Amino acid sequence: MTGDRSDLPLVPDLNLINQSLAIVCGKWRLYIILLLGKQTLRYGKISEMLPGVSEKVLASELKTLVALGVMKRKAYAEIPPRVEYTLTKKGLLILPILKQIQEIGRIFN
Amino acid sequence: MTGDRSDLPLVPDLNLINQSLAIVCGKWRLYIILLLGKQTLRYGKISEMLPGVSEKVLASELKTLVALGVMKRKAYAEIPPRVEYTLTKKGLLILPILKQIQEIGRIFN
DNA sequence: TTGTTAACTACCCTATTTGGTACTACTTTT
DNA sequence: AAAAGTAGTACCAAATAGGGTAGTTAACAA
Repeated sequence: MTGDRSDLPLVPDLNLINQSLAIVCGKWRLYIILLLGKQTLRYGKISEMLPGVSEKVLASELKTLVALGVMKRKAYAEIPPRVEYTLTKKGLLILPILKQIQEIGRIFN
Repeated sequence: MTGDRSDLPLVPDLNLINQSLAIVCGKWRLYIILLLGKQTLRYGKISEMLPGVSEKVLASELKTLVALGVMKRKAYAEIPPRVEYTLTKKGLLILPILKQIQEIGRIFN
């Protein structure tokens, strides 16, 4: 869902909506965000809770979500490695909004 | 964003959220819905207002949105053809929810 | 007869997203 | 000396999304 569309007739606030969707759209985004909404989790645990994601995809999604500021990564200097992922304050604010997004689904049921 | 994930640990209401996103995610979906939110439009007019979409993609997006029940298609038996697209009642209900979705974008600004 | 017009479809191609899996690094355990 | 344990990365492949454009149709105008 990429590409430059900045020259389109301006529909007010379209950019904000697109930013929102850029955060939650993606096959696994929602799952990851919702899982972390309940607790801090280690990489391996997330992987376990989402049978079906490949390691490669999970790692890259986590990296993206951290870059977006949705979650933070805390690595402990241990062997074997231990890394914990937690929603940021901003990330936590997404949760109630997801409730609103549900409404669209409800309409079309 | 497809693929079977029905065997995942149940996060309540995940399915509804996914249904919602299935409606609004996509490079042009939002534009089309917002444009039709203001007025009924003919195919050619939508195409004109969205420089950048290919006919192929626009046609297929419209078809999908009609199938989803977001908008309806009215074809007149004329030559050359005339076809009008209008949001359904359900489709109209999406608009206020988009306002909520904006909030996520606002958080990450 | 030829050209126009509008809303597509058919066909093919590129780009982006997602998936699979072997490999790495470094300690502790066997 | 070999194996286990964790969080990845590298590299390649498959699937899905999106793009480009010629062709189709039927009536009417020139």
